[in-house]
Amino acid sequence: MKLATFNINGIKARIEALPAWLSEAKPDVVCLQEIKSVDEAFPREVFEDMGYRVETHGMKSFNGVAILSKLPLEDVARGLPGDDSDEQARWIEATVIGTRAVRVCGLYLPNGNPAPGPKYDYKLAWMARMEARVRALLATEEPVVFCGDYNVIPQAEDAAKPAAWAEDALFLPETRAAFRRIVNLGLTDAFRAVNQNAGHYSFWDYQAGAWERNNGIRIDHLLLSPQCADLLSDCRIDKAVRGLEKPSDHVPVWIELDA
DNA sequence: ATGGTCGACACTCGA
Repeated sequence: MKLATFNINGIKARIEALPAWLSEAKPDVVCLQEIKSVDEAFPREVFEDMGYRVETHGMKSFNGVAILSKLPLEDVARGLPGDDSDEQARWIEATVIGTRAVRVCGLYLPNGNPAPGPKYDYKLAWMARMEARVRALLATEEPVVFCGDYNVIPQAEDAAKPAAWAEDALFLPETRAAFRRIVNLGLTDAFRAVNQNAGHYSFWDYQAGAWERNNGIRIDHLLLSPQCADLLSDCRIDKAVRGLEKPSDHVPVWIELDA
């Protein structure tokens, strides 16, 4: 099973680039972030015609997540538990039925800037809710993937210029500590399990020639439960996608599972 | 040090 995460920064803007990447990379499952679309406006037929089931959890203008899958999906759930007043569309779950059943959680973690402030408070509260959801799913002792745009730079080696991010919500010590609390529940960072080298990024800002200077950060992650990590055979970042026509500011990251 | 780019939408906000 090839499973990818991809922050597309708007489905309408990526209506050519996303199908092109799907045709080339042929993932079985893709978690999308920042679809920036309500469910009714998502162009599901484009992907259904390519053999994908389509499950969306969108909202007007901002955020929004989705799962595309060539494999059957069961028990689709929308929204991160823990705050009924939270109306932001940032979490979707489904069980993918391959040779093994894998619970897949697609997430778009809040950016949190400017920090400090209410947006940063929301980020930290959201991460606490995610920690609770991870605990609950780990208790099932089934293969689970938590993938998406975490808006977290885990370590200095995950940024070309870490000093530039010192005051940023993506790299503040409190952000990284909250991320570690989640990982330390027993999750495996799939990319780091396969590649321990610095200098691998998943996001390059549109501004200031960040791509041309390779001024990137690694913020798109696939975290695996122990039972899922046992199935991991590969993890790669499709860096070249950033250099194609009309790219997102993020690139796809994918894993191969024996499932 | 500063300003720089996109996407969605309707003018400015979010990233």
